[in-house]
Amino acid sequence: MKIKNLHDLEIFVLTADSGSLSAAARLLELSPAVASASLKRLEAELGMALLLRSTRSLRLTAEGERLLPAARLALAGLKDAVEEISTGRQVIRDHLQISMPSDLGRNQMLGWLDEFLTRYPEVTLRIQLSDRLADIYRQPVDIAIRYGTPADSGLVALPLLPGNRRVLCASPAYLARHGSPASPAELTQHNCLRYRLGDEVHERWQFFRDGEETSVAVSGNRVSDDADAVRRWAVAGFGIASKSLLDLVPDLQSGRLVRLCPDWSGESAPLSLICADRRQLSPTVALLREHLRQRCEETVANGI
Amino acid sequence: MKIKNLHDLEIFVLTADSGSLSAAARLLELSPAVASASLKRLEAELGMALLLRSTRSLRLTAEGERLLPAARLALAGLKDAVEEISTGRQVIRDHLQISMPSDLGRNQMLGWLDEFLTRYPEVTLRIQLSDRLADIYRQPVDIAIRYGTPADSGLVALPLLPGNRRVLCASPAYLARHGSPASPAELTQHNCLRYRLGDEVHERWQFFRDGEETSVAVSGNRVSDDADAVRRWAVAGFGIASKSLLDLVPDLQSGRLVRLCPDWSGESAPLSLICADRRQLSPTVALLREHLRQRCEETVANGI
DNA sequence: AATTACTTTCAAAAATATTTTGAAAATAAA
DNA sequence: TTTATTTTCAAAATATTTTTGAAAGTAATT
Repeated sequence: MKIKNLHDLEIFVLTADSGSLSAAARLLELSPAVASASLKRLEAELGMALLLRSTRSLRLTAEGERLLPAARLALAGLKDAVEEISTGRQVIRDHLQISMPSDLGRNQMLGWLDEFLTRYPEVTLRIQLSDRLADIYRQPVDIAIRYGTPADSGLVALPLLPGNRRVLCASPAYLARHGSPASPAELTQHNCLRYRLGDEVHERWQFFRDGEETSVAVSGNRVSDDADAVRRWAVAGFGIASKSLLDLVPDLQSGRLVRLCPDWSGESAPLSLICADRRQLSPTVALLREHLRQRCEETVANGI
Repeated sequence: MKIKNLHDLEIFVLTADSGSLSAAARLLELSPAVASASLKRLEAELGMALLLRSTRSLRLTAEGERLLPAARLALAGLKDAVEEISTGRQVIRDHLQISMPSDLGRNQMLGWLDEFLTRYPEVTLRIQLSDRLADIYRQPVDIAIRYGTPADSGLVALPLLPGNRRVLCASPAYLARHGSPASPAELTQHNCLRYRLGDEVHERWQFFRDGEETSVAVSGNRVSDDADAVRRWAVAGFGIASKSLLDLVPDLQSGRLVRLCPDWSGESAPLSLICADRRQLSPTVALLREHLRQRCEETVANGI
């Protein structure tokens, strides 16, 4: 191995990143002369120029350009390994593009993802909010979180909260004005806030109690294709919504919403983490899934 | 970064590999005292013991065990990068399990793979000879080279020699004894060496000339499921074979076999590189494919 | 056009680090 | 018990790196 000094390599990377030897020296709290000597040494060891420098500007040579990613990788790999060994915690360095449902994503999952990023600081995320499963193909995402089970057998669905169901809810203000329905059948007397997924409006609401099953065709003056908008309408007292229990837990706990007909439960709304391929089940995805699964279960357990 | 010296890291890896500081020192042509000091330094930098040493034996600590793979990776990565930059040649470090047809594999492709390994010395191969496509699932292979196009749409087939066809051939000795067929129809008068793939014996041989098409039901006293065996029978003068032109080039060039009815060509026998998944199309596979494709084309071009 | 504020680099001295050397202590094998 | 080999040590000899102060160059500003 021609390269002797990891420190020199680090200075090279930092110099390339910051665009100046002095800046790199400042970052490492070294004198500029040290940084200069270090780079000179590295170039001498390799027998090639890495950075073309004039007194006021720097440019990577073709060789430097090609060494840079390998240097980064080696430094990060060793740094992570030492970190893992001394702290006993695993370091993961990855990037994920995630698509999430609009309501759950905006209101709860963002916080859970923040926790994940705090625990694994070298992970970066790109988040998109969408309720449509089809978007998983159109958008460049690695994983999607969705309600319902995908019909497409080419997709892999990992359950996050398989037992989740829709439930009825409304704000105390609405109930004070219009009364509370004693059974699902009375929904026809109420303004029902409906949700549209693609072309289909969810306006025949099903309900289950023990073995019993019933369904009601509901109507009302508001339909939205954004699940978060429907929830906000309900909180604002515009009517009754049928929504995933998981989405509602914060509002139920705070009292902004009240659960109706609690002895009845609505349609099954299993939450899954979906990816296009079992091979994309990277360690990062597995860790994220476990984290989200725990949070989902805690949430419904606390918010019965 | 706590680790300063790449040389120390190299000594650590070599010591772990060779089981002794002195042995590592000998490999690097250093004095044992240097190796000892180097390891001591590395352990001091990390603040942890990596190797437990008594005067006559070594053992990795748990920490050393975990640092070792990262150290190897960093050293190899940097070494490869420097090598690539200074030679301008790409270094790939990979392992491939390959399944190949028995005849082509044994007689020509092994040589082509040797060339590939010489060019990319850090690649290792494991080779299996099989003519059956189904084996790609049973055997743990990364890629398979096969004649014919796979019916299974889950497989990805990359053409190596799409225009390849079967042709008729026999040894000069056989032809001296039994004469040469003037047209495919006369094959019924000859001992035809047949090939069996799975349950199916290839005994209806098709032929094409311009727009014209004919087929002949052949018979004979020998059938084998090994394509190489069929070729050997033909060389030994036991009859007429219908085989992939690519397989026959060396025998046709050397005169061990003679092509019959050269104005007719047999069934299409496209050669493809097959892998289970487009994601398995690693850079290594792409390079290998291009290498084999060139060799196949050269071979048939030289052996018309 | 001159000034300012910064850059990179240098050379010599000073400070650190590493290697050599020879010897000591330890241990597995002969 | 002897022998050969291991690891490690301490002191001296080398080698390397950093400090320091100065020089030379350049982009932006006055």
